[in-house]
Amino acid sequence: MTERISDAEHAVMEVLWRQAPLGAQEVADRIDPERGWSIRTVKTMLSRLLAKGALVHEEDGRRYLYRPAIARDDFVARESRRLLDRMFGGSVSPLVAHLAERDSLTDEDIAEIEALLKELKS
Amino acid sequence: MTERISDAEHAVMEVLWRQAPLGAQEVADRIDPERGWSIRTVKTMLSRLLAKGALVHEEDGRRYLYRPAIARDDFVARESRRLLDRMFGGSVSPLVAHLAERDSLTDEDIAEIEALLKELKS
DNA sequence: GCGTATTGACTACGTCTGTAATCTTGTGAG
DNA sequence: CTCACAAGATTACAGACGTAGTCAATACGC
Repeated sequence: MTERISDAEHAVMEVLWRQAPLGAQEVADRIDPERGWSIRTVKTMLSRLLAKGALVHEEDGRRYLYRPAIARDDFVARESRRLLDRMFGGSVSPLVAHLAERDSLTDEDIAEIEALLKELKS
Repeated sequence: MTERISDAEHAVMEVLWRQAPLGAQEVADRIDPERGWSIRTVKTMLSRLLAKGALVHEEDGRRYLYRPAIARDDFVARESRRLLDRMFGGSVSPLVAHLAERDSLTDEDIAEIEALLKELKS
């Protein structure tokens, strides 16, 4: 659970966060074809994620069905915090300031964030 | 320049973004002691960063002085975008929404972000 | 002048990652 | 009953990463 999930592993997690449980072949079918992974690669990822405790599996006849053992939200929270700590001294507003400066904030973003903040204060 | 900068390498970059140019020993002296790095380790990082084009060096007698070849802002922008793309479909407001939900937003953050947004709209 | 400490260059080595290939065993088609 | 195929288990292997150690040259203290 505390182990880091690598980039390639993350791709597998995303599939299972969208739909679970799934068998290995089904996961492979749902991986972005742009990655060009063989089923072997997907199986390796599944084993490693099992070993890391990020997945659990149940038997289903001669195969396994896999499902996430950690919530996507927790994963996202950990990764976000990591970035904040490493780049912005841990607080959020410098991140927003940075994005604003770099024109990464669309008008839509701005409107949505304002709405969010208003919500928060009420 | 397009090469990824690893965690350990990043620690060296931060030192040089704060002050440059510096010799290897000076960099080592400024690395957070909590890392417990030997001067050898720092030198390895400097070589790798040179090879990656993230640093340049100039001769200074029998040693080198190192300085960043990439701007911290560009690095931060790349890493931020990476997170946004991987976790939030590339747009900013879901990130802020997520942080808000997870209580990662302090009152101070909220105030600062509001000020930023006001600035942006004017 | 001579030994010592320092510098950069090169080498090392275990772990993690990405990307599979091979082995073993069970099962379903005929 | 037999045999090829599919599932999981095990093994492979190169490159990146973290963390140094060793080597050759050289400048400085004495």
